[in-house]
Amino acid sequence: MNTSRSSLKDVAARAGVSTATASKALNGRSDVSEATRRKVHAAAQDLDFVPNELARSIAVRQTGTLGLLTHDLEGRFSLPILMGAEDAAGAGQMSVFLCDSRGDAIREQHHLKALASRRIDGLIVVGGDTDPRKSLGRNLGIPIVYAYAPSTDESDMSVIPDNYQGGRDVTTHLLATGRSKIAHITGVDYYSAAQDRAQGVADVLDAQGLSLVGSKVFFGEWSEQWGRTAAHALVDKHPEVDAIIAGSDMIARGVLDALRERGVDVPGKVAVTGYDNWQPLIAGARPSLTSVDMNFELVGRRAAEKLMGAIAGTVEPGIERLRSTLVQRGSTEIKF
Amino acid sequence: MNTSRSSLKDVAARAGVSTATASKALNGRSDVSEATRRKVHAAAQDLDFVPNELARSIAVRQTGTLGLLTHDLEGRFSLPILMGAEDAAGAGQMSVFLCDSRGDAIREQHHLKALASRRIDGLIVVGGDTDPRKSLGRNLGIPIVYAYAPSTDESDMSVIPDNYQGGRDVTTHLLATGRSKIAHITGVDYYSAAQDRAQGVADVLDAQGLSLVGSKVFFGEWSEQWGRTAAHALVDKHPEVDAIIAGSDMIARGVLDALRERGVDVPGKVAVTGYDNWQPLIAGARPSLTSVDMNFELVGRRAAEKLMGAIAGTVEPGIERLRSTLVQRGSTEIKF
DNA sequence: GTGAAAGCGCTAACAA
DNA sequence: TTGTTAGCGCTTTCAC
Repeated sequence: MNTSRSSLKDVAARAGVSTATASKALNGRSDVSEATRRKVHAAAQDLDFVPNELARSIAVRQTGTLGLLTHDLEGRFSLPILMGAEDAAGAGQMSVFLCDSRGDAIREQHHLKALASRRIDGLIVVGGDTDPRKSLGRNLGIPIVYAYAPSTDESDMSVIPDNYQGGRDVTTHLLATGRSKIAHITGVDYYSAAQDRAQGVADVLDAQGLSLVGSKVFFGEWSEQWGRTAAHALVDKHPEVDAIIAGSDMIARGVLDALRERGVDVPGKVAVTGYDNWQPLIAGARPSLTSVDMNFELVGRRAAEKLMGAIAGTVEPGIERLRSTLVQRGSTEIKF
Repeated sequence: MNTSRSSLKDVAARAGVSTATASKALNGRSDVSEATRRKVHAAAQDLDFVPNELARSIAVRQTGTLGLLTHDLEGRFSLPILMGAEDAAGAGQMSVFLCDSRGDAIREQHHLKALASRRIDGLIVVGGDTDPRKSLGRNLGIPIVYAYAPSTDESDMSVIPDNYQGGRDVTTHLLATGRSKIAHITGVDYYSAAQDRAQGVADVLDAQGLSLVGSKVFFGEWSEQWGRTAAHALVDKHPEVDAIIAGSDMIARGVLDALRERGVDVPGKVAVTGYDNWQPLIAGARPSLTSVDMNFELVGRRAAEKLMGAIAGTVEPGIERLRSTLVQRGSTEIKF
């Protein structure tokens, strides 16, 4: 029935000490006798004392709060990134609060103002897509780390998944399973994520003296429909294909669909890989889909770590690319 | 280059007035001359003054901040709910911050403590699934609204989608398109969402003197795989079926898959409906999928409204069920 | 080891 | 209309 509105003064009074002593006792300072400490803690307990962080923040000029401003409409990456950030921050006793700009500049300004006036200690900005985004500059007066989408300003701190490496890994894996006639169906060509992954694929093939089936990357859109369309066209013109690297799980689902309709065995005749390792899509795939996990939690964790480092004074500018992980499943198994 | 660390005192000094007057001017109080107001605003502008909300909060004993504690792992409902809440709150100049407990009791406690010590004015609790959840009680000392999943305590305030009505609407729609041999394939039987939707379906059929094909609801799990399995079994045993109501879009996708494999025309022979209206799944469905949208943004908006009402003193206890919307697409079209 | 006093940035009476 | 004075709840010197 307590409304947790008791203050340090109340605690001090109940413990029969001054507020100064109570404060020290509660904060675990050394210069307090064991007896006093116990009395104060008991009093705090009795009164259901919840320290007022606002008052503390204003006194020490730090809030112990990180902001996470996201532009992600679906929460597909921002939630995992938030979790990772919370993990890293939780260890340092900080809290992370998320707000969503919906990719809208007005809302972004609104939230920045709200966060600034609440004196957060640092900010993580999560992009709506993988493309570099305009820097927020330094006017906020607090350190900023860009996650998922890097800042265009190289002197800012950015943490993003390594799409190039992801493209490489998936290709290397396919070669290792004995495939060599590999095609690449992916999303919109002006997305840097699509470009980077494609580059990774190309470089690995090049190194083996191989080239893509169809001699080019099939750019299109990030949809199942495109995956189906492209896959149909592909098997028509290049029946020799023995592996298809899809630029996303969504596209991969379309590819799988098309191949099943054509009676093409996966992975017997053709191996298929996705990208995102997104459970809702992965779970229902037939066969289960090999995919690349961008480790968003790790991205969030590193972003928070860098941010806390910067708050403590150590700025590490530039883009940090985090390793993605290939998750191997049925769609790329070797058949005997 | 400003670090936005100027205070009201600085502004007042620069404008040549007292802090009290500066405060009044900035807050648009009436008892300030137009000239003074302008001077103060100019000074604030010059200094890039960002008011310290912490100080304000501590003085007025209100933070203008709402917490949104979610248990949703994927962000599928919590993000839309957050957006709705932000819309409602934004109108009232409040901010909403989200934190994620990942369905973990320890984290929940941790966040509750963090939010309480930051003295948020109210809290929205978003459940991880639709089942009623244990009340947090009244010990937090601030009003709480439960969203998506209601509280078990009827004296708490809850805002949830009306699953029963959704089930009714979808059934009514199918009857209107001339279907009468309707089957229902849904998820886990102990989920109240599954139960409520099924009840809605049953009641509408009853009223028409009809009953479900197979004479029962096919409960299973929330997966594409289950949708496929169940649909296969269904057309085997009950080839007369002319409509399948799926309990989720995921299940619906499985159903569509199975029907296509069987060469059953959708919607020509059988109509299919989903539930969730979840874009990632809806977008790739063939044919496009009729589904029920639970209007999460609206849920968030109402939750925030109720919360703000409660903060202002008007508590409306009980469960408020918000209307869901049927979104009609190709999978239920009438064929001639 | 403890407490009085000042101060963090702001608002709110109440005078002037 | 404006300024003075007290706080809000906490931390932090610095004497005691």
